[in-house]
Amino acid sequence: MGRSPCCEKLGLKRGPWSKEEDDLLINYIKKNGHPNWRALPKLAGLLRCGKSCRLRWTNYLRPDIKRGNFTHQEEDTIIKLHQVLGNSWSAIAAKLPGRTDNEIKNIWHTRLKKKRNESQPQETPDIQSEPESSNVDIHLEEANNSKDNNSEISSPKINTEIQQQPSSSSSSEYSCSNTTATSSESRNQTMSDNLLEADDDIWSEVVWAAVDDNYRDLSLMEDNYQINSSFNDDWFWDDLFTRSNELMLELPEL
DNA sequence: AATAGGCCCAACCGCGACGGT
DNA sequence: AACCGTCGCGGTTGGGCCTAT
Repeated sequence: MGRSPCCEKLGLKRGPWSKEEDDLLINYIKKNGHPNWRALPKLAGLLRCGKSCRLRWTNYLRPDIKRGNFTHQEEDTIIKLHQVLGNSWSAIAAKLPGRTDNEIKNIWHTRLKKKRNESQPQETPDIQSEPESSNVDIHLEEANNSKDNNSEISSPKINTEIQQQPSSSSSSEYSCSNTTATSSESRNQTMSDNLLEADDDIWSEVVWAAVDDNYRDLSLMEDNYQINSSFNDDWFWDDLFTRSNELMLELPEL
């Protein structure tokens, strides 16, 4: 038994917004901001739930939203970011000023997923699908999206499962692939196969550069240090993603 | 002209995270 | 520590529009 929908209360309106409702919401937020979405509709004179107001504002009414079709450049950027970040739409949106996560999610499901699959036939399975074999299993759990992290790509938390140890410090010497997470982990992202597929583009370079850096660091450790165990440690992957995200943030706007 | 099917996108749902008490 | 309220996120839905037949 799930919780009841937030708008189920009698008298609260649902569905498409009217021009009058939009105006009420815009005017109220312009004057007062939105310190409390829950209380906002009542104060603004709207017969909506706070959640509905927040969605309408963040996905449609916000003044910094860029309307109109996505450019080819934007589409390519989304595809590349998706290879790295998976379904973290908010993180992808953070790299595309003026675009909302909802918009990006929509365009991904309607156009880009198909486009991506057409350009990489059979070679790059859908991010949700199970690969054939793996040397390193990476489970990207819930991205660490935090409230104070609006403009940055968050660091996903990672669990790892090592099956083969790399034989040298070169990234080409070790391979990794992903496995599908369990059913309760529908939001998990996997990336390694896709990164390998995208080996020639800048995004994979960014991540593999971070892998190399981490691996170099590890190589300098004591002789008897077991590299395998460090791959199994969360800190290794956390640091890897911190580094890759930092590098991405340093790139010029695409 | 009618209609079936696909596409598109705004909006809703449910869950987890987080902060306050 | 436990509970509660709020927020933000990703997944999903529903209806309007477009296109092919």
